[in-house]
Amino acid sequence: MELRQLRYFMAVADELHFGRAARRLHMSQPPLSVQVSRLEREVGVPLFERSTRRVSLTPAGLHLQARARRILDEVDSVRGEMRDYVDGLAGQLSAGFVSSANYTVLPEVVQLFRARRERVSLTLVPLTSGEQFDRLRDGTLDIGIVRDEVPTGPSSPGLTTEVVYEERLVMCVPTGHPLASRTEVTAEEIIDVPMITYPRSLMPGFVDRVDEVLGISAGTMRIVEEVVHQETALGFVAAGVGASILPESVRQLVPPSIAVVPIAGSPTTRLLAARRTADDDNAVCAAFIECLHDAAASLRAAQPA
Amino acid sequence: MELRQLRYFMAVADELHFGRAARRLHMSQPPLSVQVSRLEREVGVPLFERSTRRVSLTPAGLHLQARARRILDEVDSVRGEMRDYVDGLAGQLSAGFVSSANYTVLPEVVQLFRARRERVSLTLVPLTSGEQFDRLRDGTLDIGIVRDEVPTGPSSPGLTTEVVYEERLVMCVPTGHPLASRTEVTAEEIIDVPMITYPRSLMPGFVDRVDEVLGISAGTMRIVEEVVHQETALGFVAAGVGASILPESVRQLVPPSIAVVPIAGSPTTRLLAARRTADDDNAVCAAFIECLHDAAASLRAAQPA
DNA sequence: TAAAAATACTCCATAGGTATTTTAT
DNA sequence: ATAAAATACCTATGGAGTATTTTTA
Repeated sequence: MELRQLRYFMAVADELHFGRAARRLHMSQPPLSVQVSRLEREVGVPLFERSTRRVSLTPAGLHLQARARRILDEVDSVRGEMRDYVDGLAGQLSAGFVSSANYTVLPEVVQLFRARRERVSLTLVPLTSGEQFDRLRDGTLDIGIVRDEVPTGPSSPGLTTEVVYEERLVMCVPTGHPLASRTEVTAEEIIDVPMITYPRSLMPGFVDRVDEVLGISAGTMRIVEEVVHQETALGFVAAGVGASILPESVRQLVPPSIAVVPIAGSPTTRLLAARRTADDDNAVCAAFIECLHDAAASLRAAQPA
Repeated sequence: MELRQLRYFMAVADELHFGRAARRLHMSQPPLSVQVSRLEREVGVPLFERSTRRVSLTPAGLHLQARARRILDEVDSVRGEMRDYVDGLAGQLSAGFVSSANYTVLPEVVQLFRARRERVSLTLVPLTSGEQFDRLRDGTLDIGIVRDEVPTGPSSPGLTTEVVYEERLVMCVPTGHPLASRTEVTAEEIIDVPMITYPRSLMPGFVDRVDEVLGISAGTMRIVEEVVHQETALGFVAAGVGASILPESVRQLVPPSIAVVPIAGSPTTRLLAARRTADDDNAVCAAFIECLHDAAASLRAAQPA
C-alpha cells in the first residue's frame, strides 16, 4: 500500500467516476484504473462497484475512504511541520554568549526569541569569544554573541560576524585610587597604572580593542593579573590589586568600593553576532539575530546616553 | 512523500545505522541512502546528521519519527480493518426472507448474527421466494431464505440452495368444517375441498410441494382464492371461504375459529438458504448460513416433536 | 448506441543492485 | 587503517501514456 494509491483511491471515491478523477489527478484514466484495482487486489476486497454507468463505494471502500482521508491529512500536516523546520519556526538553536552580554542585550533577546519562536528549543551556553569561534567552526554552536571580533577578518575564517550593540569602555579603579575622582582619564594616564586584563587566546577581539584604545602594543602594559570574567576583574579591582578597562554596562555590577571613570574620546566596545558562513540560510539563526537587533534597539531607546 | 520512504526512514531512525537498517529492510545500503536523502530533499530539511561513525536524528528527524510512526501504525490498522471485510467480520448483508420464516428460524437467526457479527450491517427484506431468486440474480440481495425450491435445480440457475429447516405441512379449516375434528386427513379427502392457495409465479417451490403432497396436477385442485401471505390465507379460512395447506408453524397464528389438521404421511415443507453460486466465497454469507443452521438446531431442540 | 471502465501494449522514470569512492575517526 | 555512508552506474520493475476492447444501461 502506497500513498499514491490512497490518493488515487480518494480521488475516485470523491468523484465516483474514473475519468473525472483521472482528470483531477492530471493523468489518464487507464493507469488510474490499474492502480485502484491493484490496491483492491492488495487489500483483498473490492473498494468500488463499477458498471459503465455508475461507480459506487462498497462498505469496505466507504471505510477506507474515512481512514485514508485521515492518513492523507496527517501526511499533509507532517509536510507543513517539516516546512516549519525549513522556515525556522521549529527546531533547535545553540547560542553561545560572552558573559558580559548578560548585562546588555541577552535577557531581552531570550525573552523576545522565546516569544517569537516558541517551537524552537534554545540552548544558551556561556563561553568566551574564542571558545565560541571554535565551537561555531566544529558545528557545536549555531550562533555566538562575541565581543569585538573583526568582522569577516582573517582571525575567523568561515565565520560571518555582524555588529549588534555598541557601548563605551570605562576604567574601573578602587575608590582610593588617585584617578578615582576624575571625570575622565586619557590613555596616557592609564599606561602606568597596574592593569587587570584578559588572556588574548580566549578574548582576542576585546584584548585587541583595549590595546587599540590605549594606543600601545600589548607587551608594554603593566599587567598584574589575567582573568576570564568581568566579575573576577572587579573583585581584584575592589581588592586594590589594580585597575581594569571594561564595558560601561559593568556599572550594574560595581560595588561602592569601585569608581567608574570614563576614558577620553569615549572609545567603544561592540557585541557581535557570529555564525558559520556555510549555513547562512539557517532561518532560526536569522530570527535570533533579528531578536538581537531588536533587543539592542530597545536598549538604546531606554538609555539614550 | 511515499510510505516506502517513511518506512525506510523509520528503519534508519530506529537503527541509527544505514547498513543495519538496510539489512532489516532486506535491501542493500546504497538505495536506502538514496531514498532517505531523496526524502530529505523533498521535505527540505536534513533528517539525519551522518558521519562515517555516527548517525543521529536532527530535531526535524526526531519530529518526523514520531509522526511517521503514527502514520505507519494507522496504515497497518487500516490493513487489518480491510482484512475484516475479507474475513466477513465487517461489511454488509442484504438478506431476503419469506414471511413465514418469521415464525420459525428468523428471530433467532437475527439475534445470533447481530451478536456474532456486530460490525456487519444486516438488512432484512421480506420477499416471496420468487422475488428473492430474481434479486439474488441481479445482486440486490446477498442471501435469501426461501421455501421448497429444488436445490441447484434448473429453476434457479446460478443459485445455490441449502436446506435449513424442515417442518410438517398441515391443513387449516374453519372449526365448523366436516374435517375440523379429524386427527388426520388424507390427500384424497382434501382434493374436493375448496382451497386457498398461492400464485405459482411468486412461490414456485411451495406450490410445487403442495401439488406433490396432494398427488395431483395444479389445475385439478378446487382453488377458490390465491393470496400472497399466510396471514391472508388464514383470514379467508376463518371467514369460511375454504381450507388452506400451510407449514405447521402457523399454529402460532391461528385463531380459535380455525382448526389445524395434520396430513396423513406427515409431508414436510422446507426452508432453504439461497445464494449466488458466483460469490460462494462471501464470508459474511457463510457466517449468516451458519447462524441459520444453529437457529434451526436450537428450534429442533426446543420442539422435539 | 454511447459512455465509461477495463485491457493491451509501449516507454520511460526510478527503485534496487553491484562496484567503487569518499570521509571521518 | 577501517568502518560506514555516498556516489556511479546498470538493470529491471512498474507507473503512466495511447490505442483499443468490453460492457451495460
